[in-house]
Amino acid sequence: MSKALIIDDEQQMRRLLCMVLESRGYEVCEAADGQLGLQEAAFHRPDVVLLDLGLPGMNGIEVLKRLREWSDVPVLILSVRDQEAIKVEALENGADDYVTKPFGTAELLARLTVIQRRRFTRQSAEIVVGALKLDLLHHEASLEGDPLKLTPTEFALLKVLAEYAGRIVTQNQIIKQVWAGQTSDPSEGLRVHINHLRKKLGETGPRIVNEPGIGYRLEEA
Amino acid sequence: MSKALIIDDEQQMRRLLCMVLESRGYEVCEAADGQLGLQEAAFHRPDVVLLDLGLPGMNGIEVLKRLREWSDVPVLILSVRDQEAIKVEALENGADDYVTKPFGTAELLARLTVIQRRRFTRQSAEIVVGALKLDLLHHEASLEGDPLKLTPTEFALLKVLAEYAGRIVTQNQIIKQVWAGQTSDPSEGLRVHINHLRKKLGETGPRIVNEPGIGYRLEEA
DNA sequence: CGCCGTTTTCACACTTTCTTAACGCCATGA
DNA sequence: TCATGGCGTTAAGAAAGTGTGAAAACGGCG
Repeated sequence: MSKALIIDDEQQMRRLLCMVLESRGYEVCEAADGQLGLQEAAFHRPDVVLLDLGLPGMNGIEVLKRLREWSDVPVLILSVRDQEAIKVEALENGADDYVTKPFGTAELLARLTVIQRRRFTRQSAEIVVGALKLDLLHHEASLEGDPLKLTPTEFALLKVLAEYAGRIVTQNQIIKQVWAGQTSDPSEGLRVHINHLRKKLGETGPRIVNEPGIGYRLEEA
Repeated sequence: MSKALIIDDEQQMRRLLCMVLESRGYEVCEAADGQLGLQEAAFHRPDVVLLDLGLPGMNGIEVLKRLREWSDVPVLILSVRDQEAIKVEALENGADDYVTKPFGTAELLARLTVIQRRRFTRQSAEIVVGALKLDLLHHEASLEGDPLKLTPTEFALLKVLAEYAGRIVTQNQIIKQVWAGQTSDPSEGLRVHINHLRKKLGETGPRIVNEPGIGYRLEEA
């Protein structure tokens, strides 16, 4: 049985969600604001979090960031807002998916299932892209079976790219994930690390393709 | 069934609109001037408003502003030809679209449908217009599934147009959103980027239609 | 303290994108 | 008819972004 945590200030919404989730066999706990939500998350260790962006006090995005500092729990965003920019910001900061109120219960449950599964598979200790294999558990990389010596930063960078292999990852996303919680500005250094990675990947492995002004994409060779 | 509110001083026009709308299943209420219009809007809570700009007494723009202080209801402007400046002002003050008298009923109903389409029902950070799909999170665009290579500016521009697909967007609105926080005046360059986008969209995708003196509109192919 | 692997900074050539300007077209109105 | 204004189109210079090598800064460790 999965545990779900609902962070929403509207009691009515909490009750609705609670009913829906419990009828599907979830064990549910609730929080009325971000502060409480983080406490609940730390204490109950839920398997999935439903987070309302329109919270009083602490911003929903802020809650998400704080949560992501120590937890990889799947997060589904709930919001009434229409702003595409906010959706993007939430997703960039580690949210897994997004539903807009009002939503149908069928859709909500479907998305919950998807993000729980996806997070699970992503947690599987390996990422494989063509001849490249990343062992997240042991922080080891290999190319066609031969071990590949990567520095910690290079490994983190390649991990982000490999996780979204074939798709563009924006520079912001890269920096947020690789240099999380750093003060210095690594935007210059990113180019250097990309360069190093390209050399180590050589002709055999996947290529790191640049999308000018946007970011990078890892392409299977 | 949707409720529509007509604000127009000409009785003849009101009667015509009333007939057309009722034949399409709208529930219609009317107001002969701005003051009454605002009262009706507050009382009946219409799902869409048809507002004539050439009102006696309170200016149509003024009515629109007052309405927008407390309501997000879609507003369709009715105006006579050669009032480009006023149309622009209306659009920038929250009007959703306009039709020029005399207008065909087919066009009127089409525009009504478009502006009533609920934008907040869209899920995840994607915008879809016909064969065109924009993935805001990954900054990727595709046309009939084939990836579409866009520069950052082109992507931003197409995003604005797609966000308001079917509706007109004034040049000012475009510039504000695409060149936010820039000093230079890109009003000349806008035409160039529109040109590039049209070429990349080709025959397949949505068309970018110009409304002389006002702005642009993205029309599903 | 110096060594060494790592990360960051810097400089410069190179590529892509953006802006600017010029010209032609078309519709409108004097 | 000709001027006018807005738009589409094209080309070229300006600006921004990127690849690359090397050197400097950082931090752990003997």
